[in-house]
Amino acid sequence: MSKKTTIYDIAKALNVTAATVSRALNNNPRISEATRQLVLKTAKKMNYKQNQLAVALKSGKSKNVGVIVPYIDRSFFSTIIRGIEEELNPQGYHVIICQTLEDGKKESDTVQNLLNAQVDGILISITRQTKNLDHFQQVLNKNIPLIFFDRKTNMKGVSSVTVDDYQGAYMATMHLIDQGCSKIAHLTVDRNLEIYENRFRGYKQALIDKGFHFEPDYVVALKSDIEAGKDAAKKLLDLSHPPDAIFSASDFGALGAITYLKSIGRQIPSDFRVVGFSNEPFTQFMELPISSVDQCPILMGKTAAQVFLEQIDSKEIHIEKKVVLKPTLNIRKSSSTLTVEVQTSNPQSTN
Amino acid sequence: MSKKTTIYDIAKALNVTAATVSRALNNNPRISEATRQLVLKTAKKMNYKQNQLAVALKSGKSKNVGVIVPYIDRSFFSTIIRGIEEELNPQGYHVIICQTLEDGKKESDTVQNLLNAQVDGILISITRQTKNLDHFQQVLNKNIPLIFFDRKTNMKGVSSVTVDDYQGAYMATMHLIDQGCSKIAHLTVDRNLEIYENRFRGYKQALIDKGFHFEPDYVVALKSDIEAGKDAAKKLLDLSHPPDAIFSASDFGALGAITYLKSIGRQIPSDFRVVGFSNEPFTQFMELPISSVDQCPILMGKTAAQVFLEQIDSKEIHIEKKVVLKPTLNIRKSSSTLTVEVQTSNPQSTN
DNA sequence: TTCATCTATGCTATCGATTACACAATACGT
DNA sequence: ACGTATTGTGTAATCGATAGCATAGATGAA
Repeated sequence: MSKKTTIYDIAKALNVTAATVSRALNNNPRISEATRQLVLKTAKKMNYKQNQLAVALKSGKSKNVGVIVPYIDRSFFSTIIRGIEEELNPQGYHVIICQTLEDGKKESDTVQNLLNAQVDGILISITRQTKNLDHFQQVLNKNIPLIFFDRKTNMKGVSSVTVDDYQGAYMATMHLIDQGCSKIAHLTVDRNLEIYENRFRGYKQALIDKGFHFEPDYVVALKSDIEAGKDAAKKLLDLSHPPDAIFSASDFGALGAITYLKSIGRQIPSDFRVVGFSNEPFTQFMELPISSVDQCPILMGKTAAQVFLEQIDSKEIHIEKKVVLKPTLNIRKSSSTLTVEVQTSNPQSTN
Repeated sequence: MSKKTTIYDIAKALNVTAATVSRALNNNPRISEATRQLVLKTAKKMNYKQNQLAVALKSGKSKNVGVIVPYIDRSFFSTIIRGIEEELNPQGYHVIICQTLEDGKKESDTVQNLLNAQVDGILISITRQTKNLDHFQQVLNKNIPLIFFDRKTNMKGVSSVTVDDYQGAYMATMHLIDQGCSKIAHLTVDRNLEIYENRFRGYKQALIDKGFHFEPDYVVALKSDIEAGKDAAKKLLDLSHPPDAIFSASDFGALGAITYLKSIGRQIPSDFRVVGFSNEPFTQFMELPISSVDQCPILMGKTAAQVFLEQIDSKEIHIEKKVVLKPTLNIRKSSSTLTVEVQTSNPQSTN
């Protein structure tokens, strides 16, 4: 249909050069007010729209950032992405999303792709199997901001935004203790991953700080899903000294455990208490709403975006900023006889 | 750090011209095998990466598509996006996501932005308030594929991918009738919206087809949330001829209704049956899992992407393809005494 | 009046890759 | 051996916008 109007079309129509048009549109002071107005009016009349590709090529800035997550449709990640989008869009950036499906090779390929697409920055939550860091090094070599969120790896020159898993677990465990529980078990997933190790440490430290004995038998590793949660709960309840509470590093594990406990007639929370982690949407919809540690994904996304913007603005190379957000504990029925949902509020902290 | 290598750098290194390098890299047949190999080897050695911005400007194809949804972090939409991404990524496209937050003005602005960014296509689920269609017309004028998914509006020359809401509702209602229910109520949301009107029609037609009386009192409009669902259920149960089942056009409404019914001691499903719509993740996690109509979001995303790819490939202007997907009914405990659940889902950990 | 100084605009190269066209060098047919 | 095909590369324009340098004309100071 109608070819797109360019500054040359406007120039021709006004019998000036493209340079003049460009300057007028960019409010360059070295242009007469009369010409500027004329150009603006004509541009509008001709329905001119700046071709951002051309600007991008010329300036070397695409105004695109790549966001890489394992799965887009996980509540946690999609919410982070929402935060990122809301923060970057007003600054004129577009957000390109990619998913790795937990595949390290795909992660590496995706990073390459984004670099070829000339993104101005990459925000990523790495896969579980990420070992080789060459692709990240390439990003740094090109002097493009790289920011890890939630799942990170230690790398010099890379900023990260995470939630304080240790503290979240600590709070959750303390809460169970405050509720009168003394034999608290812990469902973990894969302690080779920083986040789960930190949750484990927070759990353990809370026990120690309160003078409780740390019981290795009470720590069960499982795949983060409902069936595994049931199995783990069964295993724990079959111990000679069964626990009276569970702090699960995953909401799915908590749900599975609760399902099993109910099936054998245990009363929650009067008889047994459970706290999960992640504050998945379903935790609050249950007939027995599940207490859970919230990781403030929107804030995490916004913060990661802000860190990116700071780095883009500054000329410094390889800034290394580590932001650790404070989680909040959402206390619900699964752990508290008080029906009211309480949220221990905690603003963000930066270091 | 190290400036990016361009074909000129390679050309200089080999004492040929950039044209030769370009041809060699693109497997142009008019280049000698020896030169081609040499160029490829040198390109690799110099760590050459094609600048897609340059290609995009030259070719007029950015290999980016814009995807616009009301909210990125709604399970339904994020899953559609996943489908889109998985279909387009292998074809070399990047997916730019934007959200409107149900704001018509923002929708219009976003479309403009994407056009300026020279996207090759736009896939969108419109806002509830979208009335003015000028921004869509602009997309068509530029001859860029525009595809509606789920929430659409009737526009000449625009393709769409939706789920058959009418049939989904029809199936759900039939199912309730098959379960022995004879007084089936319906919770709707806003019948000004096509999707809810269609669900209503499917519900009504099923009743008529089975020879049941359609009772206007049994249709309650509500905001799609849990509290409203409770209120609506109360209102229905307080009727002189209360219903024995509810087909809700939203899962949240269904959840609210179930919560209320349980609170007044009704037994589900023996005493009362409920079916929802959307197959929200939480429906399957409940202690009493909720039957729900699945809108196959992944397939919807993939299909929308395929329609886009078809249009890009074909030279035809303004193809108008309307795809209507068949929904599936996931029967769970809230509506069936048979415990067997037929569904496809694999909940996993959050992060 | 005359030279210096602005002002407003034009000219042109540039970002990186692609491609139509041109042409030299070789190959081939009769 | 001579004209024609074929092969492999170079030249230069192009995509759209920007910006450094150049310059015509206006303004101003002495």
